Amino acid sequence: MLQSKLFPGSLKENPKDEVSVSAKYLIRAGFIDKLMAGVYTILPLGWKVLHKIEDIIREEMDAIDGQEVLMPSLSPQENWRKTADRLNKIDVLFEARGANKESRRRNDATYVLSCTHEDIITPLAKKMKFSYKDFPLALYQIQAKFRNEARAKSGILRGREFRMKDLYSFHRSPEGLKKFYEKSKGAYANVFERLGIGADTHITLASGGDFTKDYSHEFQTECEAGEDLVFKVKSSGVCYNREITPSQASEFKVKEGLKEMELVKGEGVISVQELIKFLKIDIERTTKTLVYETDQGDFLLVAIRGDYEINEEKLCKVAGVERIWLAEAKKVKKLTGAEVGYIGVLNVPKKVKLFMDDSLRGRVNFEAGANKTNYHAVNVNFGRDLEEPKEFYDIKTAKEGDIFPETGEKYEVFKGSEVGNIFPLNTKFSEAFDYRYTDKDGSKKIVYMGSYGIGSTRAMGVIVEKLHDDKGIIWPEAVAPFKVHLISIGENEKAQELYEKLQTKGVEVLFDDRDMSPGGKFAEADLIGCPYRVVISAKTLEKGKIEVKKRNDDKIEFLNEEELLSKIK
RNA sequence: CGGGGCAUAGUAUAGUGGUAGUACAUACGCUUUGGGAGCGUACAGUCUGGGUUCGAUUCCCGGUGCCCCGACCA
Repeated sequence: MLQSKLFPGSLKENPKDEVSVSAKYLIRAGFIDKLMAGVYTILPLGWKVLHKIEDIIREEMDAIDGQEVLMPSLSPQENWRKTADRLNKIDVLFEARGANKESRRRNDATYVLSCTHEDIITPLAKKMKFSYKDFPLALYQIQAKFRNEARAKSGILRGREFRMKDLYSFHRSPEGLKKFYEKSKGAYANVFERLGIGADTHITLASGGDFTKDYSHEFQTECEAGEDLVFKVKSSGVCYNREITPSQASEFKVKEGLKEMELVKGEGVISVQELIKFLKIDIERTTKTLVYETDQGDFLLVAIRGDYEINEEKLCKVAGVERIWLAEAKKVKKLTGAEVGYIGVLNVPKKVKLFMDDSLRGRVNFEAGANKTNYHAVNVNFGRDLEEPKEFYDIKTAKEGDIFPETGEKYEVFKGSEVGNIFPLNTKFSEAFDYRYTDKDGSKKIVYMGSYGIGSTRAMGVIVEKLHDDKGIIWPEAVAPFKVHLISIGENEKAQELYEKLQTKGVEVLFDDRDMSPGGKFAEADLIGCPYRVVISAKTLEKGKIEVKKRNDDKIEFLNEEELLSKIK
């Protein structure tokens, strides 16, 4: 490729609105262009890289017997109603319909812009594969996905439209699913290894979300621009996504005798932050108490140390319910006799179920709401002022400094960007679409499914986040837009000749044939980040050699043409 | 969803109730060629709807969009 012909060709100003390194470099170097928040055009350089990333993904999916298909982005609402009304439950779902009167006059249907394809592929498979001989079956596609993210940010790390590989597997039994699921982990590890981010990508246990009660597995690449917090158990290497990290609170121990409990009037003092200023105590002494209502019609009184937040998903599990929500102020008052803000673990009404987080364990002289409006109790102690519960629960959102309960070691915490995610769907979607196969003995049996995603555009961003220096991107060879960036300084035929020779050999070359100062060419080559920089100038011609430098190495070599051609294949 | 900021040329920005300036980019010419070259010439701009006003890019109100922080995020 002649750089003089490359679109867009010249550099953009540094986009100062962008915060993430990947967005800055990719935009400035002309790999992507922003249309609007979370929506990007992939330009020729970027498309070359994305192709390579996706081809690597294809090879690895093919290796586990995936067959590539391409499903539509537009889909009928009907499919999304069948699966437990995902049409109304998925809060990032987009719809598409005629944009104007005339268009709607012709066809007034409303479609879904797919954010994932379980709801499309399950009926597709059901239509065609229903004998036990047909399984296992794995289908995948690489395609644009649409998600109405509350906040798109960090360039292509989190977009509203993005490309993703999604594979769906179908099995006769849980064992079959399990076997394939484990195989997919290996395929994913290969993908990230080949993309050059393998060492920093950790398989991480995460919530199955709506999909499944089991854990799902995320592939989290350690990276500052990442949006997830990952907790790693050092001794075993096991990683947890923050949302499900089992956590034991960091200890808060003070050596002091039990003090007299007293009620302190603090009108309008409600939040923990106000409370610690008002009472002049450590935040760890405070107690946050909330009342939840459950789908079973129960009320839960939930207490946690002031420096923690409640994790509602954990709470659901502990309480054995599907759904909870904060009870309305009116109901709270009726139940506890106190306004929201003054409820607490003292004088708990009989009707509520009490759940105390383990962060409350072992504290002395702590603060707690008194279930009396405008009053807070201080120097509260278990055993004297209230009964110590038989059991403390883990219902908090983990935070830095927390301890892995099983071994007592402190977690290593890092930010991660989720480049892949795999889900054991089990029978969620096959039940919804009544997808059964006929077994050997003629009986009908339910199909087991898994789904497996890799965000290819996000992966491209993450590669840049990991592999760059202050001058620009350092692409791994496997995904670099070109292997060689050939630069001619001054006009010379030799460069043109070498360009043609390399091309004939099948080496991908970006040839900077522009009339520009050497400094400018070098700076741009560093920014674009091809693995090899080859320079031909009056200086090298004099020596009868060709200058070669690797992007990730400061060493400059002078080779003759033969040496060069055998070095770069 | 809450809080904050912004919208002027292709890009980045300055400024003004009456005539909008600079840099980069682009085009042309001359010079220049090992770490973002120089000189000259040319081209090119006030997000949108309404209001106030003789007159609005500027002031006021709405809309749209963008950025940041937080919440959320299968």
